[in-house]
Amino acid sequence: MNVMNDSPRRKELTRQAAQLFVQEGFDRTTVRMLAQEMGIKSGSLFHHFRDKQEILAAVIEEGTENALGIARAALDDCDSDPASRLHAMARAHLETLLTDRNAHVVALYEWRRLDAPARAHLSHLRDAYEALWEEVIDDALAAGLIRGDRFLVSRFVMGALNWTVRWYDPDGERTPDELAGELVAMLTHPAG
Amino acid sequence: MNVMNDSPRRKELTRQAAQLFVQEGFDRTTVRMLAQEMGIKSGSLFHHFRDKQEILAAVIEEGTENALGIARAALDDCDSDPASRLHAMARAHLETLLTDRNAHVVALYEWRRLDAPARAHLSHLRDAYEALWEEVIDDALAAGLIRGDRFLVSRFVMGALNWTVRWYDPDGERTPDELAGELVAMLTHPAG
DNA sequence: GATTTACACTAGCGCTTGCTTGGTTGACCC
DNA sequence: GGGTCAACCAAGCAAGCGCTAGTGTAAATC
Repeated sequence: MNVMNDSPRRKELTRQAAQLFVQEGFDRTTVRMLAQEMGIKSGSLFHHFRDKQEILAAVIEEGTENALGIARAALDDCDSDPASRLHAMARAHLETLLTDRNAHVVALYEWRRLDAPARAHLSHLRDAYEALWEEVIDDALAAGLIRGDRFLVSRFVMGALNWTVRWYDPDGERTPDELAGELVAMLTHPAG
Repeated sequence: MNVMNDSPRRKELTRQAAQLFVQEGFDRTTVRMLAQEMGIKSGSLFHHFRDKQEILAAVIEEGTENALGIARAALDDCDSDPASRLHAMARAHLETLLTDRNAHVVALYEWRRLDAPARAHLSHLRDAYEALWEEVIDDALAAGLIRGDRFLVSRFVMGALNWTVRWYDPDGERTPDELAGELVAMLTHPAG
């Protein structure tokens, strides 16, 4: 029972678990389904993870870390004006759906299935991601690029973006960059 | 086995089921939990519903019908200019969280758990609700009140609003009317 | 007064669930 | 060449699952 290692094998199993969690939902995914997807027997699964909950925690941890990493890189790479930063964050969010869709979707929609200890541990990661957003939105508000209440605007924007997992097809015609542009255009006002 | 009646008793049971589905999720809610919440034994439950699936369908049907009714009434009661209609729709959406939160939340987040026949039957209701939104957004676009792609704007707005179930407290300080105002202010542009 | 209906009960069947146990395999190591 | 170790397997346990069968009963209907 390798409780808390991050062997490459475990990473790969986590990736496959994410896929099933998205397809079926966490509760409907049985350990036997997971094992079959991984090409092992159900008992062997518990050599890598303490229990089913820990698999979910591993998936969500990876999804959130990935999103955080992409967002930070995007902010580092873009111009420092509020409009560019807003665009960069939106694009980064959509790009996570491209590079690691499954884990990100699980992080969004199966959060409630985490038990209390796992939730406590992972909420720091999540807070860090949301903090990035609030900072960018604060700057945009201060620059008069968008208008409204700080709290509400960030909630509305996060909602619009998180909802994209229900309809956005990353292999479709619109690139994350284009889509981010549309969102920013909708939000911002021409005469700052 | 009253397969398709809508007795007051069944209505009340449906309401209680919605509460549990929100708290625990559909898959984690057992028929025994449902029965206990309803004050009966688990076997008696199947006098009112054919199976567990039918309980979910009943909850979602009621939630969507409620949202549709409130939205239609709001459109009938408001001024006919695009801004008023947009505001009315947003307010109506938030008011459903006030009058029938549980059923509405279940309709949003447990849709995938419906089996194929139930989904086919209920998707008409859902389409009717979304059609109202698209009509209102079309008018707002035509009037130059908001800008952007028709498809994308409606998805973004629906996302922002549907996300409210995760943070909005209808008993809190902000009324649905105020919140709808903030959303419209964020979206619309002063000089049409 | 007899029959039907609506609603509830008890008891449990057949199956699946997450997880455990005890043991095997093959690669690597001093 | 004995020891270690991660990785896996076969078998199955205890609990819980959705659901059914058969029965009781009070009120409504004939």
